[in-house]
Amino acid sequence: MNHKLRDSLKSQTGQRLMEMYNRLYERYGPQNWWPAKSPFEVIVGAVLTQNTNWKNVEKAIKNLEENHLLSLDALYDLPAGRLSQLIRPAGYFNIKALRLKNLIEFIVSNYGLELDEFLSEDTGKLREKLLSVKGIGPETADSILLYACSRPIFVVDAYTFRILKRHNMTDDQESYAGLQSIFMDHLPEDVNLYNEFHALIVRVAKEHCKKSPLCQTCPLDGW
DNA sequence: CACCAGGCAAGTA
DNA sequence: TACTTGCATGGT
Repeated sequence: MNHKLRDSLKSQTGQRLMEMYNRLYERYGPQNWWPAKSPFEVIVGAVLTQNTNWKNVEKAIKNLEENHLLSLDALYDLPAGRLSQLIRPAGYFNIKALRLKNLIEFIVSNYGLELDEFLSEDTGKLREKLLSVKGIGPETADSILLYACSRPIFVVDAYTFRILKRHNMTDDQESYAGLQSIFMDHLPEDVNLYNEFHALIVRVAKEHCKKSPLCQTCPLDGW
């Protein structure tokens, strides 16, 4: 395939994605993600929300906040057993307490107790290192990179798969990295765009088309 | 009552 | 490599 044809297809995909984004933004407006008061709260929430409804995560975070434990040094000193009891409402509390402790241990040992060092690490290196932490997979790592570190990294999740499949822009056997490339290779590197787009995908997928392939009231209907 | 929600790791074949 | 299962609470 020659360069012109490839660039043309690339442009088509990019325009289609931008049209999708514009429709969603016109319908729903800014989603104000990530709902957190600090980058550290984003990091904690990213682990707690794994396979879990956000409202249950809020309860767990509130428990930490009320006990003045929502900081790197406080959680670093907290035993996993006590942590697991505090985050109970978020479900999977035993495994998530260990995952949080793993992540905190990684941050402190590599960057110290000040989060600034961690937050200013090179994007590629940071992603690679995060993925090496047990309990941090691609979605959690990318959520931290985009929503805590403000890096232009597109977050892929089950809703992203669902939406793109529904509109015949991918298939069942596409990998996380492949799906991520569809967005990152065809859209400008824009933190705000990636932030809103992912949040809007979650929003529209939750409100529409849970079963049927298409639904009439969906803002993406008619493609 | 069943089912799902902003995943990941370990085990199996 | 490609599936399957455990993890666990809370809302609908």
